[in-house]
Amino acid sequence: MFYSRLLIPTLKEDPAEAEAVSHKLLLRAGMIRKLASGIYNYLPLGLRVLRKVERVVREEMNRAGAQEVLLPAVQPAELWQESGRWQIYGKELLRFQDRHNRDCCFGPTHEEVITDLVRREVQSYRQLPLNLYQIQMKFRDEMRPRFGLIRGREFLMKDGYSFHASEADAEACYQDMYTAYNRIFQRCGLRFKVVEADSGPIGGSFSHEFMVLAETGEDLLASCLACDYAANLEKAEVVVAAANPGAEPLSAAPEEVPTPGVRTVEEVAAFFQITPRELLKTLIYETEKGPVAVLLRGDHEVNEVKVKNLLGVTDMTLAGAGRVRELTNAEVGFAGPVGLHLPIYADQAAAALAEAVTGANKTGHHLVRVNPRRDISITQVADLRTVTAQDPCPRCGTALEILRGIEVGHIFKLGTKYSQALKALFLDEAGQEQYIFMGCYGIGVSRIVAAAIEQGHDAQGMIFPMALAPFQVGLIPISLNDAATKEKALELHAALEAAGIEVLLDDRDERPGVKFKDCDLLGLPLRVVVGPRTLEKGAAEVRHRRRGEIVMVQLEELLSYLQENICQEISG
RNA sequence: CGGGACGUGGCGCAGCCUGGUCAGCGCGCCUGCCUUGGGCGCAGGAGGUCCCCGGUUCAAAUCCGGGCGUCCCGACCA
Repeated sequence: MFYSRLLIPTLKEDPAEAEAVSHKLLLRAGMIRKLASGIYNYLPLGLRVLRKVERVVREEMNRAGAQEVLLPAVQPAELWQESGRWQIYGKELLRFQDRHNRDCCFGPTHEEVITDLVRREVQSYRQLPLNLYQIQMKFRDEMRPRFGLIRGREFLMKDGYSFHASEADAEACYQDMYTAYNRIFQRCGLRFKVVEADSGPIGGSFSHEFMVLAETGEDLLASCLACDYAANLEKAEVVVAAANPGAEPLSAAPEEVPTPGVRTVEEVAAFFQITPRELLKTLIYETEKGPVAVLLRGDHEVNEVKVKNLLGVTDMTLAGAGRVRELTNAEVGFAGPVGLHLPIYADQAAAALAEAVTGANKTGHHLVRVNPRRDISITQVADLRTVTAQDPCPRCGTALEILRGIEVGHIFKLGTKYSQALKALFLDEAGQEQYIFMGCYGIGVSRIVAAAIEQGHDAQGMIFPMALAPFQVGLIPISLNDAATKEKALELHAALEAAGIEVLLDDRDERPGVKFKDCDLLGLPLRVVVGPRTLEKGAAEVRHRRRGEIVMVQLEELLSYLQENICQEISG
């Protein structure tokens, strides 16, 4: 391909709107342009990278026995009403009406559509299992799109759904997808971690996320330094040494102390000259099942996902100041569990305190010497807090580290949630009607492009792995005014293309420096330079983008040298 | 959705506080010459409703009000 024929509008300076490295570089390399917040144009080079990712995904999905389909982007509201998600999905679901005023949405995901398709076409266990996937643009009206392709509103996703006659078969498929996903991300050259994920109200322990490790990652994960335990921070368990029912009181009954204006954990700790871990904080939540109180030690952070799962609720928000006043008779900052007429859920560490300071449910007052076991009517004690790097690994007891990751894949055992909602049934061998078991498997294709750049870049620009690079080789003639150089460059270009190598010949009338800079920026793995200096020796100069290593290669050997390097990198 | 910032030729920015002397700089772009191994050099040139609407004023990029857009932080820690 000739550089001059492609639209590659590279930028010398960082665009003001970009913060994340991948976002800056994608814009600078002329791979994407923003149309609106979270909505991007893919220019030729960006599209090439996207297609590379797609190719890897397709190959591995097909290898694993999945079949590709293409479902509609626009979906009728009826299906979503049938599954109940029309009500619960919220503002992320982009809704609109067609000319007949029928409610529609732009698909953020396709469980409804695929389940509808399968319920119409599958009647017998003989037609199962089925594993269908598509690669398609999704739209989620994110409350805050950010970091370019990392969290866009419109994005390319591979979503797959499997259908099974038995739970065991669904689990086997889950394992196959687990394996396929590992292959996909390895082939994309990513450093990633597979973590246990929260499976939400659907239940079951079968959910894993594939996280690309990067500072810009929006997700936090806990990873064991010794064993292979890793979990999303939302999911990561806190273990206590022994089941501790709560310490015996050390001293006399609670006592009320005036604490005017002392509200936050820090202020209370400072006021009483104690550490936050001797405090009990009381969080009041509104849920669809009514208000509840959550008790935590002052130095711990609540894990709302754990609370939601324990309560079996989907909606849960912190109560506002007015509501806190109604429920506790005190201003925010003075809520406490003693005598509080709400269901009280205590984190295990909070419940185990011997003596704590807590709000008195009276503005300007706190209680001291509160013993949870004695003084509080606790509804239930559970693991309700977020792990920290100070906690031990729940599997092996070694230390945990907290890492940041970009979620690029998520596999999920759905069970019969959607088959029940949409009545997707089949007849088993005994002629009995049964709900189809399902699994779903997602990959953020466009997000992988950004994630790969987050992991592969230097001060000069992107560094793509061979499998994702827009071109495998950048061919730079030092000067096109030199007849011999030009002739040799064209000849090499033709020879490489004929050999199936993806080569970008920089035929622009630019100074060499410009071409070098752009070639580095684009992250092409191999750069071949020809010029009077190299031709004198009957050679070309080859530079490896990642290693920075430069070698002179004789022209006769160039083709095989490149082929060897490309093959090695793609497979290795 | 809450908080903050920003909006000036294609891109990056200055000017705004202290209204007029203001539409400017760098990059990019066009023409010519020169140059050709890391974003050359010289000369000439094109290109802007200063986000939009309204107001104040003799006068608004600049002050005021409203809107729109974009980015950042947060959206649990009482």
